[in-house]
Amino acid sequence: MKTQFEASRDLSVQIAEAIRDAIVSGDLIVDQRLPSEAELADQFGVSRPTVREALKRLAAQNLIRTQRGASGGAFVNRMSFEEAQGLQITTSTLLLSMNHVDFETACEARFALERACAGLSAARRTPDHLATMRAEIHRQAQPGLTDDAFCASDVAFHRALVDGAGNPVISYQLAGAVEAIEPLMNMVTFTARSREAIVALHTSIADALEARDAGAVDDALDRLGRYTIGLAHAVLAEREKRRGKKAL
Amino acid sequence: MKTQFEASRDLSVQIAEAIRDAIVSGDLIVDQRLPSEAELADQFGVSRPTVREALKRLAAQNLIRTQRGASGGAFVNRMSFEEAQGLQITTSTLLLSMNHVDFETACEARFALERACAGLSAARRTPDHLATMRAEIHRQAQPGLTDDAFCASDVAFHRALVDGAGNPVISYQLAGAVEAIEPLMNMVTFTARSREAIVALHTSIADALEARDAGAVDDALDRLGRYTIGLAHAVLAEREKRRGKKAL
DNA sequence: ATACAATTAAATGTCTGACAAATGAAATCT
DNA sequence: AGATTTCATTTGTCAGACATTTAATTGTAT
Repeated sequence: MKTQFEASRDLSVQIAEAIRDAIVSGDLIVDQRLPSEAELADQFGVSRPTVREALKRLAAQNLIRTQRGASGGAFVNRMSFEEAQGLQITTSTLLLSMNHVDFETACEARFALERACAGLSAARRTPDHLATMRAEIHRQAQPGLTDDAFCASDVAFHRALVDGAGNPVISYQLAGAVEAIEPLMNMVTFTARSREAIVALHTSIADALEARDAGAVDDALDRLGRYTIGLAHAVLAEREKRRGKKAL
Repeated sequence: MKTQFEASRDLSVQIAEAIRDAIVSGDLIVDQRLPSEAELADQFGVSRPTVREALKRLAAQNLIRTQRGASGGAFVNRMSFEEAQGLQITTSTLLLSMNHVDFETACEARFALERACAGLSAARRTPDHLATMRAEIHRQAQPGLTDDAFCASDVAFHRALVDGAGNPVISYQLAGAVEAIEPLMNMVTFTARSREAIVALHTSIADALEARDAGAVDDALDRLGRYTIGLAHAVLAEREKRRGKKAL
């Protein structure tokens, strides 16, 4: 049966959507093999390049994977949490960088969401999570660290905190919020004193988590959030002042 | 200059990554036009179909848009919050459905994250947000509503709550958590009594939000979360019991 | 000179046909 | 029986062509 298409949109888009719908609706199940490109071209009444463009669209969303050779083809991909997180992080990063989201908004979002899992993380964190956090704190306290490395370690610390909630859905959802802020934070230079303050707050968080004291975790996160935003404000104000001087 | 490629991965993947990196790094800025497909094919030393497959991959991620005709071409897309939300929601929905994430985990994540913006929403919600929530509550109280429509209204209610926080990053991040759970909730049939309870809790939330009482919002959300999970448990247990009977 | 219509050029969208490369399975040889 | 070769299938890539869309250009009439 040849399906009737509207002429409005591109064929490859329509075909991609048709296949995507089949996957979402469960018509095509995980690991099931799609018809070969030639067969699909036949079924949809288009040429193979058009089918291929549709398949590439789906592959870009990790909906299918392809394999060459005999008994190869396109297979419905089980979307793993890792893959979904990867997609989410790149999307979030681009979204923030392209829309000039200010540091305060992103930071507020990040800490609000992280506080959401303070209680769960206090209840469920394993020694593993604690160890990761302590290790990152230790790294952050080292003097020779570049700002980039400091931010990366900060992200690792917060991811351990989030993962401590033991809920993969939360980890997945927050990965974007936690990671996407890193490029923004990289614009801030951390003085020795501000690093010290952050390390102290991180230690408070780890301590509270170790004691399974949800309230203390929440409190420390709140303080860290406000401190970070204040820090960014100060840095920006300083930069502004210098620019003013330079203009004179 | 012809770039040297590793032979390991597909050319279209490598080209897509090269262009994506150029966008992420700011080498290509928003609304900038990419070279034409023929030029790109020349630059990368591949054929036009290969370039096209690469571009389709980027288009699938909303990184570029294409326009036909003279002075057309591929343009770097400003990723809007709406588009990013759309991507996030489809990814989240698929992730949950493909990994058999149980209702309790998804529900826990949803309510934990929503409670994260209770305080902000109490402080910043506009009359508009309140009106939306009241309207949805009113709809939910109507007797003839299908379960699907009830769930959809539930989603709309919670999105208004989240949007009330007035932070686009939070709205974007939580869209996935709020929307992706709808298909899972659609598996639950809501009795008249459970609907009544949910409507009552929604009313509590709206009232607390109107009074700008963050604590009351948090409390009501907590109760709603626990009630919803309990409801799902009861429904599943009932279903299990019936299946046992049927087997006899 | 201006408003409107026809032409043109450039770009993406699509098709056809072909070959290359990978890969699993069957056939063949030792 | 085991190793090797051949083969068929499928995706990856290429080349060239035509169709379609769209903006700019040109031409024409008022």
